[in-house]
Amino acid sequence: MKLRIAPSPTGQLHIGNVRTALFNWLYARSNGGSFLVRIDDTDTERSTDEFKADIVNNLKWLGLDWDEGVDVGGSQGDYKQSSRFNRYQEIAHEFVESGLAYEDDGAIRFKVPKSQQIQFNDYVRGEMVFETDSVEDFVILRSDKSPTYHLASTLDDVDYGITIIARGEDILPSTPKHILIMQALDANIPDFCHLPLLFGPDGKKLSKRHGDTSVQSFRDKGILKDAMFNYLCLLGWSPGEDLEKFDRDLAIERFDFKNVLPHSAIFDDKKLMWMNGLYIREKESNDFETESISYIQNTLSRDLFDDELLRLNKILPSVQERIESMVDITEQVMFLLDEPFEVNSEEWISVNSEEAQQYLFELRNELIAIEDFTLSNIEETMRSLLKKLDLKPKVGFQATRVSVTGTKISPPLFESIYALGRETSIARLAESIEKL
RNA sequence: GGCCCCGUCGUCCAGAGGCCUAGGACGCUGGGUUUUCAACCCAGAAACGCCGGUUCGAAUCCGGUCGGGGCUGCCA
Repeated sequence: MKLRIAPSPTGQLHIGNVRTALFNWLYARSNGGSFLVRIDDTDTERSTDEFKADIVNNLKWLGLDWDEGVDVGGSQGDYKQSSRFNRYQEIAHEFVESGLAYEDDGAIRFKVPKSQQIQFNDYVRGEMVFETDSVEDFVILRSDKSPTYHLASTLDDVDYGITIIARGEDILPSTPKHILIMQALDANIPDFCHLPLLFGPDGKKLSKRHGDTSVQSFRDKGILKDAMFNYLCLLGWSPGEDLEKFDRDLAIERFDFKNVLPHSAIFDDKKLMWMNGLYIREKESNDFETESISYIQNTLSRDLFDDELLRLNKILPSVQERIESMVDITEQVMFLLDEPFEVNSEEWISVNSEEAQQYLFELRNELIAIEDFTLSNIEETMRSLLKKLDLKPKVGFQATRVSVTGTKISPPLFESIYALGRETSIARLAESIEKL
């Protein structure tokens, strides 16, 4: 059993392609089959090495691996169609010689027989029947001698010994053409599986007009690979038992093309985000810290200093509980990085008051006086000061929050102060005192 | 237009003739917790497109209809 995917390097790997790749991979891994990745670059105008690299890179990022093909090698050369033009031309001319195809305006067209039926079994759609009368003669070799998709892809599948072709439903109407070519080649006809498409929120095939749907863009947005993997599985398939969160092994164990739903699914990035949050929260705190630092450095375009790392180390556990995406980290911890600090003046006005001023003033003195600047001492101090002045938590705490973190929205207050350290906290309080 | 595919809450998924006064999840609304934002907990609104048929019985089978989508290129 051998499956494949054949992306075209005419753009970045997008979410629809990678879902097809994922299902192929799952089926192969689940049935002991092998998985091949080839590059369909007959469109030499639009194909680039950068896109090819993006595809390979992002497939790997998701955790998909393949046994044969581009990047890993195998017995069939470099697995790029651009390297096989001779082979396609040879076959096209053989077809002409045997009367199966004919020249037309410099191109070569495959002659579709009349009044025949093409039948095949599709794993998700069942028995399919097409009338050849509804299929036009189609070009297999362009006038510039380059092959079209129909010839190149079909010949590759035959030459590489693919036994199951699972691809997007958009090529279901082309399948009769491919079977005709296979018959002309006297090849074994593989099994077919036409997977439903992924749609945008408007219910149309996912494409550029839905914004950037590349896998890379989701990585850039801070989506974790396990969350992406898990979410993608859920689009058109389910492991049963209303199970939504599961790992690779479970997916491999239960996956089958036969229970992939036949209808298209709309890609919902809200649910992806929610699931991403789940995966962030379940990360080992060390892994989370490492990954966070890399995202922060990326956003800041600089390395972090040692004392910044120390401060981060104290706040990250709280941050891990409240973000949905890794890129949200930077703004959460910005107040304790060595970056320009500024209090949001509008928010300051909304929390400032005479009572708040009094609280801030006394808090500053008490923080100076604390013997051990520990989390519990900070909390203890702040709470008892609240009692002493007979203030509501909201009055004292929110003013402190804005003063120290610059905004009303921040990680937990005591942790924030603890992470920021005594000196800076006191300095920031001083700044706010008597500030209109 | 022609050929083809598809049709359960707004969205994703469960449901393979009686377990369905249709279940789970995201999102949404309300509540709880709470020093903010989240997270977390509880509750709620929300769907079998429609019409026929088969059957004692249909979300599940059949036909039609309507609706959505794909293809219709010397793109893939």
